[in-house]
Amino acid sequence: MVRRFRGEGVQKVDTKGRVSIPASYRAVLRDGDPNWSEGKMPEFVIVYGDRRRNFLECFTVDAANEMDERISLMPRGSGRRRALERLFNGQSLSASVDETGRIVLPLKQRQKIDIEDKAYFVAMGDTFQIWKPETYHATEAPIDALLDKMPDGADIWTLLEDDAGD
Amino acid sequence: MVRRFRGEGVQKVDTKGRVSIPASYRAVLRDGDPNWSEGKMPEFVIVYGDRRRNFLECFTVDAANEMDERISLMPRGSGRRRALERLFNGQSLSASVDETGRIVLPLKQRQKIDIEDKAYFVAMGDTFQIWKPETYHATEAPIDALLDKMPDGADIWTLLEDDAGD
DNA sequence: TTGCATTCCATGATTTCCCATGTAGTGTTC
DNA sequence: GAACACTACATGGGAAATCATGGAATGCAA
Repeated sequence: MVRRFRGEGVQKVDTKGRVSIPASYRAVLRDGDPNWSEGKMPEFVIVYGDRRRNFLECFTVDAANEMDERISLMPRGSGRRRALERLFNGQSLSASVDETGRIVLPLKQRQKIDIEDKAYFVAMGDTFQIWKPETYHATEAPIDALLDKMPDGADIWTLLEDDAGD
Repeated sequence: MVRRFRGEGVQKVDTKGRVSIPASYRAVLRDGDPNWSEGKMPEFVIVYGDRRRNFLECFTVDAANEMDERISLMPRGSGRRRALERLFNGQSLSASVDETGRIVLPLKQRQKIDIEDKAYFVAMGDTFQIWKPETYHATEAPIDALLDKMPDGADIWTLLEDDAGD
């Protein structure tokens, strides 16, 4: 079992686009990088995806390879495959963590998700996402609504049940 | 059958956020950590959840993996799944017990449940919870009320019966 | 040489690690 | 069964390492 990303929080982005990767993520990135070796710093893949997406999705090298694998199993030349190739291979870039634990987020990607000087990191299991803090918090509303709909005192894990409704 | 947590009690929290994990829980954590090996100390997952939760829920690694599994079986992109992913992956952190049997509760989590210098541990079967002692005791009132309602001398396990009311 | 990106130091704040101590128990010995 | 040695726990304190972040210096390209 591969280690999973956990936790969320803000990190500063300086004028050069440098951002610290949360320390706890770094260990996972290391484990998920087959090319990593003692003393080196891990790499990973940032997918910025289509224009509708307002966050960046980050994959460990292993997870990215797995995605490539799955895409390569799709019917060659199919529309879906082409779209995925374009999104996953084209609209992505690989990043490497430096000795101080930071990466540089190129201007283009920062503009895409409208980041100025702060980035919100959210773990999503085998990937993590980078958001503009405000954008992220806006997406919390539907979730809050869902939780508010729950009977008072109900355990949040009842959401796992099939009959819990959407 | 996996070993279960049992017992409850207070532990001190020092200024650095260090708390002793009740010794009886440690064996369960060890058994529930597939990565554990002789000489190492067990890890586990602390879920702090959304804003309305006022306690921390702790899962063994096995239990956490099982949760991840269940979440991953839910329809991708559904509201419920998104909510659970955020709660379980985002609002959580992994902790590892040190040689003296303690973990560090980061300031953020301590503040969340309003802990100062004491933490109340309560076993809940395959998970355990950490509360601010006062908060926990406040939740006991409804239980006391229920017991008070019972006929004098009635065995508490009659609560197991379906027709016991409430 | 002006602008941009990549490296290389600098520093305050945390967090981790290592060692120390007090106190229950447990069991042992005489 | 009273005094003693041992061990497991809970807890504290300080040193050392790590983290997040800023700024200067260096290299490169147009």
